[in-house]
Amino acid sequence: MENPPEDPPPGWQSLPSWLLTQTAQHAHRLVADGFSAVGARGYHYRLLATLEESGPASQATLGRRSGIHLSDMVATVNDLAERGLVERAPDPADRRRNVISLTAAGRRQLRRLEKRLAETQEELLAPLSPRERQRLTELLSRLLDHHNRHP
Amino acid sequence: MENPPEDPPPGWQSLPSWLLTQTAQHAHRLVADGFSAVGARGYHYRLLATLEESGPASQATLGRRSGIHLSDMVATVNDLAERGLVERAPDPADRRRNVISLTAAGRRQLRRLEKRLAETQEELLAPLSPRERQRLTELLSRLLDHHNRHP
DNA sequence: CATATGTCAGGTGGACTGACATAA
DNA sequence: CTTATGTCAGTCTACCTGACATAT
Repeated sequence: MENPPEDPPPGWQSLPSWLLTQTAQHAHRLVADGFSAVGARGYHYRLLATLEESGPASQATLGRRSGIHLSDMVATVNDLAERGLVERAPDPADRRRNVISLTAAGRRQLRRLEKRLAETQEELLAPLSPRERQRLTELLSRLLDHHNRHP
Repeated sequence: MENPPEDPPPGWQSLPSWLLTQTAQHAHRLVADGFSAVGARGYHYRLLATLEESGPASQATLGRRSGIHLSDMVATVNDLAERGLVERAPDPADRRRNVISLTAAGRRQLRRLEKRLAETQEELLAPLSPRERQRLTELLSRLLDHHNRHP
């Protein structure tokens, strides 16, 4: 009984990598829709949140903290600065650097984005019970942790 | 005791939507690396697999079955046809249609891609036990199902 | 007429690469 | 001389929009 009925090949639709990327695509769409309703994109939120979380810093430092590439940081800071959500000031101690800081308007926008984001989590996880949500979160955290550690 | 110590906001790094999209990004990178080692991309695999699974069909039908957009189907079929992995023949019964079918070389390429893909699943799920992998798969399936049904 | 099919041009968001000037 | 920073231009995959000619 070691070769039972013959395991049929899984079919790409049920592979974990497929389930993961497809579900993530739904998640991404939901998040992006929520953000765009307030005129923002993912990078905008990540930068604002990073700024509030760990304070003003140079673009390079913020890039490291938020996981946004240096080259994309430029455009992101431009976007937010144009709308007065963030301030770009030269660093007197190091003339290469810009010190980016959050404005009051930026903080207000961040509150709006957080609200949207919270609603999105609900929508995303709707079919799961609290217990299941917690299990999913735990499993994903373990996976993410592993792959961030082993590059 | 209704407002206990004050739940601090979760922090974007631990939101399910973040965990999901980030993990999916790792998965996507692993899959893409595996495919590109054989000179293919995601669309190539999906089209080849769909063709084997449900036989020759028009581009529109294949697009519906594989989830590849009509506009992207054109380029995908071009790519695969140039390398002789797929054949494009006019449909005598409906002169608008091309009937796409898998060649022997295409089937061989599909076998290679499936092999890569299987290795990738292992790499992706490395830190999880068989039991945990099954639970993750089940939770993701439920989520995907729900969001595919409620568009 | 309306619909279905294939094609092409283009845009998006997010991640990334390479080059470069400037400053430390 | 080497490194760090900011900027700019451009690539890539997957997804999507719109236009259009042709055929049903």
